[in-house]
Amino acid sequence: MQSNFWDWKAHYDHQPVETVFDCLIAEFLLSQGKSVPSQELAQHLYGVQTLDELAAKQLAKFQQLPTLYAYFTSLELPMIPVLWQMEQTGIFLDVPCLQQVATEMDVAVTELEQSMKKTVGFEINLKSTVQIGTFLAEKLMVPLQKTKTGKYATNETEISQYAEQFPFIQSLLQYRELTKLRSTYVETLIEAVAEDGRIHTRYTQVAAQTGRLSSSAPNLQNIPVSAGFGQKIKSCFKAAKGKVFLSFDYSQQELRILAHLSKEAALIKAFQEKKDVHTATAAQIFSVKYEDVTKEQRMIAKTINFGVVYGMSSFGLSAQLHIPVDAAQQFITSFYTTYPNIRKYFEQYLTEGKMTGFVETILGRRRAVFEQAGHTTIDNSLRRVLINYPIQGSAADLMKKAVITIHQQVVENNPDCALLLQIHDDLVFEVTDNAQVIEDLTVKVKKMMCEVYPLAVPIEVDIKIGKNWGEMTRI
DNA sequence: TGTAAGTGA
DNA sequence: TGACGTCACTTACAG
Repeated sequence: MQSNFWDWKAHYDHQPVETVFDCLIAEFLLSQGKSVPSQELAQHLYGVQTLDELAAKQLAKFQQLPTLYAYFTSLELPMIPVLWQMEQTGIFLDVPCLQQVATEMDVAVTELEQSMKKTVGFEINLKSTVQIGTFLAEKLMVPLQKTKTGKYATNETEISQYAEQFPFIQSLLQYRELTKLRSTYVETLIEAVAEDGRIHTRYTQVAAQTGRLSSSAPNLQNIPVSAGFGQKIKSCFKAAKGKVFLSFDYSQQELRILAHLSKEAALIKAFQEKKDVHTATAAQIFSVKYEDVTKEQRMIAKTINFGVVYGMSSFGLSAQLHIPVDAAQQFITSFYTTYPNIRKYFEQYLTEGKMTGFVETILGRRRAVFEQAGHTTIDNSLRRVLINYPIQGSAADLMKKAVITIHQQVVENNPDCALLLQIHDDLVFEVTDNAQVIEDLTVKVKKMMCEVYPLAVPIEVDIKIGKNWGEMTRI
């Protein structure tokens, strides 16, 4: 485990100095009188001889971009000590508990393996997509689609439609789920446990183009949530003795941000009245009363709500809902009839982006519209990326702002409370298991998260508590 | 090293 | 026409 801030910070040494943020981090390090071994990279990429020179160049750029500079100094720089503290603290993993889970998984895997190999009748590697595809298509005569490289597609959505017909496919899906969980999470996590019994992930500020954090070695932002073995794995992350986990999760944050950005009155109203936003959307697009929305209608509305955030097309929606393309198109049309300002917002936003060459988040984080010089058109793929950016990116902005405040005002120098994880919209703390402490933190942290930035809609936070990460209950 | 697959938000 | 929902990370196979 790293013993101090600068040792920890040195992990940037292994990253290319590719972005303006990296460069300013380099400048920041220099200002502290610390050397940065990525000098060679700066030289290579920017043609400068020293990091002083590089820093001067970047600062000059920033002086012309006050909003971006304010974003950088008020969010990216103050995040550094927060991440340092999170990485240094780590999270406890109960290794014997996880090994027990692994044993249970092995039993299930062996059973599946034997029955599947019996069905196949010849030597086969069940993990090889090529071998499995050939077997399914040519022996069992399953009408599989081809991938772009001409091989049989054996992914879940492709083969699960034949699961009823072929028990072998059911076994295969189970086998894949188990072996995936086993190899990705069990061995890796056990190996990642440090001498202090805890896992110290690494957060990177400059990996995700939207400004989100990324986590690696191991990635603690994609620990399984599914019932069964997934949840059992997650349950092996436990609060230390005398401590308890508290998690704070922004509720529907991306849709709230969409409501704010688009100023769409109908959507804003739904949030203000504390309605279930998917039910509210369903009521509108199906022209039924809020109380009369069926489960089916809500499910469709939920898919559309999330799809819109990603710029989904009628084809994508039809695939997702297993309905004809024209039916999907009708849903999308009704959505935009219900929320006309969302469409207007996207159009205006894209027009402006094309004109200025960049788009930005609520707090002023930029993204270039055309990454390569000479490109001047927005194709569908670029359109989706751009549409998603202000929503995902602004959510990341607000989370950073909240986390910085929380760290400075609640966590720092507080032996009763440590921030362990940040999973995009979710914060996990380890706190002293004492009613007064919990009550106090719950109120303070929630308030800071909700009041981080005044949106056109109220911000809501779900709070959960538990002795392990897999079994958290709402409070 | 690239592709396919599958976890999470 | 062709492609067809964003952002990540990791594993495994196959070349």
